[in-house]
Amino acid sequence: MADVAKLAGVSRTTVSFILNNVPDTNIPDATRQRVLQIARELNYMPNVQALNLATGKTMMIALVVRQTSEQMSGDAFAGEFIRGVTGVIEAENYHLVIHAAEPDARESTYGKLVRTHKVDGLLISSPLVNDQEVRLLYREETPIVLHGATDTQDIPSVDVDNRQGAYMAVRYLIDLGHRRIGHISNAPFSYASSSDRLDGYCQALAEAGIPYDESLVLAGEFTASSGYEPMRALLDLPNPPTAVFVGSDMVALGAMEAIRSRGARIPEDISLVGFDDILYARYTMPPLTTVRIPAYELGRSAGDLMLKIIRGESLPGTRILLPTELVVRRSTIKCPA
Amino acid sequence: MADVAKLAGVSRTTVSFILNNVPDTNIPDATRQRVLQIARELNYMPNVQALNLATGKTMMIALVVRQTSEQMSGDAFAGEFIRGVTGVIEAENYHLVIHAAEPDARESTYGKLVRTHKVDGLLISSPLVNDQEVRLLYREETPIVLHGATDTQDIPSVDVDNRQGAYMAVRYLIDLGHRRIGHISNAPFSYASSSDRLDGYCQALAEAGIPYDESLVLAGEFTASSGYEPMRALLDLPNPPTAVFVGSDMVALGAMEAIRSRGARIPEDISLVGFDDILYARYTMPPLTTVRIPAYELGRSAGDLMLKIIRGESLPGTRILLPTELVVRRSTIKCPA
DNA sequence: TGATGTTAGTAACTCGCGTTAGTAACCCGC
DNA sequence: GCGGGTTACTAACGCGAGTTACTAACATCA
Repeated sequence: MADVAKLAGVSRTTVSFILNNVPDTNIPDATRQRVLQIARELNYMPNVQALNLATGKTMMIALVVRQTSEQMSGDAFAGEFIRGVTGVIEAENYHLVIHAAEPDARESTYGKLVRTHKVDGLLISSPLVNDQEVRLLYREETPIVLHGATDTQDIPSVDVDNRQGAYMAVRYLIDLGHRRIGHISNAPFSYASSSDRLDGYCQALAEAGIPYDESLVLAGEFTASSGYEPMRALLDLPNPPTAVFVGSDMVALGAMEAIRSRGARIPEDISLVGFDDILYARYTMPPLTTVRIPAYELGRSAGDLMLKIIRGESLPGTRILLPTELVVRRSTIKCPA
Repeated sequence: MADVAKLAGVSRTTVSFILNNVPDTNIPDATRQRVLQIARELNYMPNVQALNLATGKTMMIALVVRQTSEQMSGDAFAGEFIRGVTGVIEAENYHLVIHAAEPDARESTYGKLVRTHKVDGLLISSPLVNDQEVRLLYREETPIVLHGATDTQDIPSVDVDNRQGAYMAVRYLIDLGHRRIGHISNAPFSYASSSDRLDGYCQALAEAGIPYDESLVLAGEFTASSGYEPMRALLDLPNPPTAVFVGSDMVALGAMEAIRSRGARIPEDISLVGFDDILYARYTMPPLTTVRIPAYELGRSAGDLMLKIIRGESLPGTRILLPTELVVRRSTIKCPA
């Protein structure tokens, strides 16, 4: 910048004014053009570090993700979510920093990110239900957006409407005539996503006047293999279900294997609905009916909310719930009379 | 830092010396302990922006990825790769910035990242084969690591050994007695990964004295659906292959559907080998024999190489080729006599 | 006693920018 | 020809660190 100033025969201040389009500085057009021209010739690019130091902003937002890949991988969710976030924030010149939080670390590593002024805001994916650090940072007025939920209601968050998704899935099975409907969750019920989906399941049953049978409800744990045993248990029941709503496509993969291992057919003997609509769902045998999560849109919403918070436009307590979509394929069929 | 200095009754310089463990500064232990104690009490954390400005380093590395998700999604590759990179660089206090490059943009957006001192180095995933910007940045001594290859040999890069992987897969089919082996590529042959895999295919055939038959070689294009038509074309041949090596598991998914649509059986009528070992490969029917890509290790290697370059330890022209592994499942069988 | 170290620091500069307060030169009207 | 307003700038400070060059006070030795 000093170079530009020298060549243009003006002070650095003037150059700064011109390049930043500062209003109320009466600079004649001739000078302005000359400075801009020289800046272009020198291919001047501001040093963002100095800029950050002067303005106090970093133009960086961190995405804090869990180290364990089990929740992440298995589908393209993370990738799509990230694309959604970057799509929104890069348009406003922000950048995304990926930070792998170690789940077992005693002290949070991400608080440091904002306290050392490395990033302006924190996007936290699936925080622990009562993360003290998150609450503390929020009270310190750190811009935070959660993907998922905590027990502190007023922290802004973004999530998919798990209850509605599950409700739709089970409601669909009921409409097909099924009355005995099992459920294998995506994760232990201590996870919010898991218990919300269970709520949706219960709500659909209740509306149809079907009593809740706890022997039909079992927990999966993220992976395909975790769906195998629960499904076999359901099949071994004296009065097995004619349909099962599985809270995750990955878990459903294991469930399908269990059904096959018993020599039962999908959907003739048992209808199956998954959740997530992973890429592979359309290639299972038969293709899996499932609930689609809008990962890309979720990322966009999260990024958008973050920008609003940083600009001070957002109200506390904002929670954005994105609707899911039922994707009917061939793993579901009318309940045989 | 000034606060710490004031409370300790010393100058800011002294505090800086102590906190940074600067050698050859004879500071008595009493003073040292007092300053450290006060810093701890005040929970002092350095402002990294100021630090960056002073040192000229940003401690940030950008991962430049393509906007199109076709190459990324479909498997957990991106996620695993990112985990590998962050695992290595965060240990040295570096952070990862994700930058979505727009493939159609005329001028590169990532050159700016380093020219404005936003990041210290560039990790570029699957660059275009003759990206001028990359070459220019490299000549400007920007630390760059490529994932994939370009035509400029001396830019450090990391990749999986595509040729060796393909060779192993085809060699395995030959060892099973197959002589008529088809190939459907993962992508158009203008992609380096694709032509390298074709090379491996050819090499295995040549070694076994099997003549190359170009009617057996067709191109896929990333997606599952792109594998459907080529496979049908192979099946429709007057003398169809007894085995097919597909350069991508996703593409193989479409191929499997094509085989089923013709009423043929896998592996009895046709053996199939994929590439990538995506998560679903073990859940196809039958489970797919494939070539595993070590995505996490690839990320670690890339991060490691980047750190070495930044430290000035790396030699130009470094290219790290990671070996693949053949994962035998049930989609391959001995060639029926 | 005076020269020479050594100890324990500190003042002041730098990094590259934003920003505030101020000024010199010119113009206008009376 | 003098006060007041406008035009076209600039000097200087601050952001929060790292870093260099210097000093004042004391100790040691010939």
